[in-house]
Amino acid sequence: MDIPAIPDGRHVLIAGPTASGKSALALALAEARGGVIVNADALQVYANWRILTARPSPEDEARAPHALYGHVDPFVRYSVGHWLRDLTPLAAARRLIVTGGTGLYFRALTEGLAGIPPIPPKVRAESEARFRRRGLRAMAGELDSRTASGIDLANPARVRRAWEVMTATGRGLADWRAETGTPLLPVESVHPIVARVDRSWLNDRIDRRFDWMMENGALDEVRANLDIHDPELPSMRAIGAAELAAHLRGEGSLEEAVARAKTASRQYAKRQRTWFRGRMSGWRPWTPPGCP
RNA sequence: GCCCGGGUAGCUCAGGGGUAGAGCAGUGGACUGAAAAUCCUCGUGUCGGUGGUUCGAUUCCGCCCCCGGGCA
Repeated sequence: MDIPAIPDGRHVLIAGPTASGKSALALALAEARGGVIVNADALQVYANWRILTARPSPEDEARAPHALYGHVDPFVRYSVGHWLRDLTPLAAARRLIVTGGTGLYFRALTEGLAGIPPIPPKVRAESEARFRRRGLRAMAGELDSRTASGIDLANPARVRRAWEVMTATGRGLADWRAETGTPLLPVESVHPIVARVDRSWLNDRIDRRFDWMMENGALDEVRANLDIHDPELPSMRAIGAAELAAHLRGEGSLEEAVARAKTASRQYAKRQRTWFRGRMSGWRPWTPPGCP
């Protein structure tokens, strides 16, 4: 593979949709130019998934230093904040090759994250109950106008988050965001790369990669996680987990489960493309080998 | 061969004399602590073919073709 020239000492950011081959680029860069490969994928952080999330193999990890892969217990409700805090000390020591597909993580890294304290579990539970009893509109109505005009009021995840911040801290989400500090790695200070891929080329790779996962123990991995009954846990959102678990519980054939997981992956890749197109247009485009 | 039931959007199907609509899939988009999440937008397709009835047929009638099931 052609290894892009990168300015000495600069951190490298590699964003790309799932299955685009960005990990191979990261590995090649790390071997040729040095640096730690740092995960920027929300699901690859969990210890219980390796095959299903296409985490780097032990062989890959032996070729170059890796960080923030599989370091989180599946019962932990990990989030961008945790990730940014985990990454921060690494940036001082050596060149980072931050690689992944979670747009939000890259945004927090390059644009900063508001310093909102963690929401107590009690408030989360309250928000859950209120959402069920009174509904979305009622909760949206309780937000301060500045916050309300800045978020998607049709989106329960957004409204509930804003409500939780308001309830837990007594301040509106918009206020907190207005005070967002300087980012750890502004885009201008790094070498940002974004994978640009042909849609059908990627869809085909997604299918083949899932088949590969099935041949390499994905089902066993899901079976080993069946006792984690909480589908609300972020770690349980790995694509394929719910689908394969349903089959293991006797709901539907394996074929159906695989087909649904592949579809979910394609939909995920589409969302990633939208994010990258819209917010990483200034990043250096990279076309994976073999991609038209 | 006969009898029933079907043939409508990529798929599953609803509808019905004034040229058609849902779910899924797909598209485009949003997204500062669930982000592999969450949410918003977008529906013309010889209504199997062909003749007929009618001002008008995808809708009714005849014939033909195809797919199920049943009887021979």
